[in-house]
Amino acid sequence: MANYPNLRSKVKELAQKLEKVVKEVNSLTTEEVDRIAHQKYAEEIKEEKKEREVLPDLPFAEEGKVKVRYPPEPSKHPHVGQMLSFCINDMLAEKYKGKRVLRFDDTNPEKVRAEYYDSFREVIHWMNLKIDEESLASDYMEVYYEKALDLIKNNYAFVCLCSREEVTKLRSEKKPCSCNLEHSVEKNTELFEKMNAGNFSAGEAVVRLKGDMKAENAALRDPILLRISEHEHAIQGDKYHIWPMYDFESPIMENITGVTHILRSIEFGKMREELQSLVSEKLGITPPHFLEYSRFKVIGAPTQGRIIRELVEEKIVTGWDDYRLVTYQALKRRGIQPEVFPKIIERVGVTKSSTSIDWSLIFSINRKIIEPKVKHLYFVDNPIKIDIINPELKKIKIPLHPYNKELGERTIEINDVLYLSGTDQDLIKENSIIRMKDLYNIKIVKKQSADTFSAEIHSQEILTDIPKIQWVSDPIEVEIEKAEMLYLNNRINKDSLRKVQGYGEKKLQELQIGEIIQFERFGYTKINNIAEKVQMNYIHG
RNA sequence: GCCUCGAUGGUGUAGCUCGGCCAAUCAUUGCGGACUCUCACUCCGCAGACCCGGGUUCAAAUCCCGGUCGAGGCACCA
Repeated sequence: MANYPNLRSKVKELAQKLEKVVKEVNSLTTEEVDRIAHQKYAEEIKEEKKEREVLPDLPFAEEGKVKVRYPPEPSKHPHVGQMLSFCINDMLAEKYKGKRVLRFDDTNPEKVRAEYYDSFREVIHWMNLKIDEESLASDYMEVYYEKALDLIKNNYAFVCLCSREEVTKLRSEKKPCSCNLEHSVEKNTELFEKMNAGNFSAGEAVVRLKGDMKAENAALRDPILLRISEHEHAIQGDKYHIWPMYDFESPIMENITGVTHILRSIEFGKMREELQSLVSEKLGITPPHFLEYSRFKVIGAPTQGRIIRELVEEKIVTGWDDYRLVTYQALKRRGIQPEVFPKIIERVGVTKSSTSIDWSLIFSINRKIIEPKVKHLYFVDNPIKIDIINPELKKIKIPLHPYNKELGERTIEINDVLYLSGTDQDLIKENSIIRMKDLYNIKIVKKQSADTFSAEIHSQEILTDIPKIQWVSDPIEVEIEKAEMLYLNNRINKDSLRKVQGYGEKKLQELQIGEIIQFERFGYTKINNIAEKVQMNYIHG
């Protein structure tokens, strides 16, 4: 109807005709309909099957000419929000066959720390994202000074000597300060040189843009461009006193590196975008195109760097790599695969409405990635001891994966004691017959104590109607650290990190540290240490 | 408080630009079934949603008005 607007006036007539046709079609069988549809409309059906586009179209984007950026501030370890953000940028660059620049926004010497630079380089490498070039914003200090001086000389900027309180007050009153009104270009130039020479201390002088004190957008009311910081910088040392603000540094860096599109989450806001565009304008450079999307949250986990840092400092979590966190270190250590992240983006999309990612989505994607390639072994927690009264001492071989034969098999020594899982205790009752998976059937004879039973080998063949459970013979001790959601109902879940003790197969000792395996009917786990005891962590079910 | 965005099943999304193809997509979750000597993987099926109130229209998830709720911003942080 939308395609044929001239028919709109004849709706009623059409409705009658349509009804007739519908009756005819309904009288056909499904097979007939399918057949006819495929004959007549093969083209259309094909078209409809096209994939939905998860990535937005970039404004003014030309294939091969797009350049995006990963702009971390090296003041903390990367977390899932930044990882997904890097991913979006990488995917969009891929879509337009463009380039990516890694740019460290390290212009706040108070926050920047050397160790975090490598942390970001590492995460990008780990995620297999491409980088065409790398730059440090703090390497361009002379450029900011030069540009600031240009602005001052063009009377677009001034040096302000007001106190922080005064600045705030006049901003809210929408009134310019006397520094703006009274300082001549010469005076501003002189003051700037003094700032540069170290004649002012922090808080005494700032460079401000002559914006618009009456602007609705408060960010435009004579914004501060540069300020003094006496902190030593992690990379640049104590060479500089004046440091640019983000809104000044960013447009300049984007211009220098030739970034065409900025994709970032909404916390930067429209106000910033307007301000940065204004700064660009005064500088005589063209601003890039902006596109924003919502922040990503993970249900039950803190996603703000600041909060994570607090939790680490207050020792509520064990560190940045605590399994309950969604930092790079934690996700990697837990066993989440790098391929998961683009798939998350494909699933949740790039939208402006607030996006909460459920752990179950992460687990589901991860499980599908690891399942075909990880070994399957048996593990029993809270073991129950079974004494076999008519033992068959032998060695048996069991495949390490139900369908991936390349993983080979393991050999298990069977003797007169088996261990079963405490979670299966309901099945272990006198006279019940249970299948030991891949081994034989046992019949429980007698309960000796709470966790010890005697049993006899009942038969060898697979019986259909009895439970089939995992077991361990010739055991090795295993300890598994298991993380649950750190936040439950907005409260810290104190019991969210537990240890599970049990027995595993000797085969574990031959495996690699870091290897992921599936303990059947228990979950996926990762090996962290092998000694007398095997230490592992639970990834997900 | 001010400003900007947003609101579709338990969760996340598609559809909204240009009203009819939407008794609403896909995924996750839950339940059932097939396969399997696992509660994994794979496959099949079922369950479950258009924030509220008005208006425009033959027809509203879609357009208009008014609410409500949520997110983000309002630094000499990025």
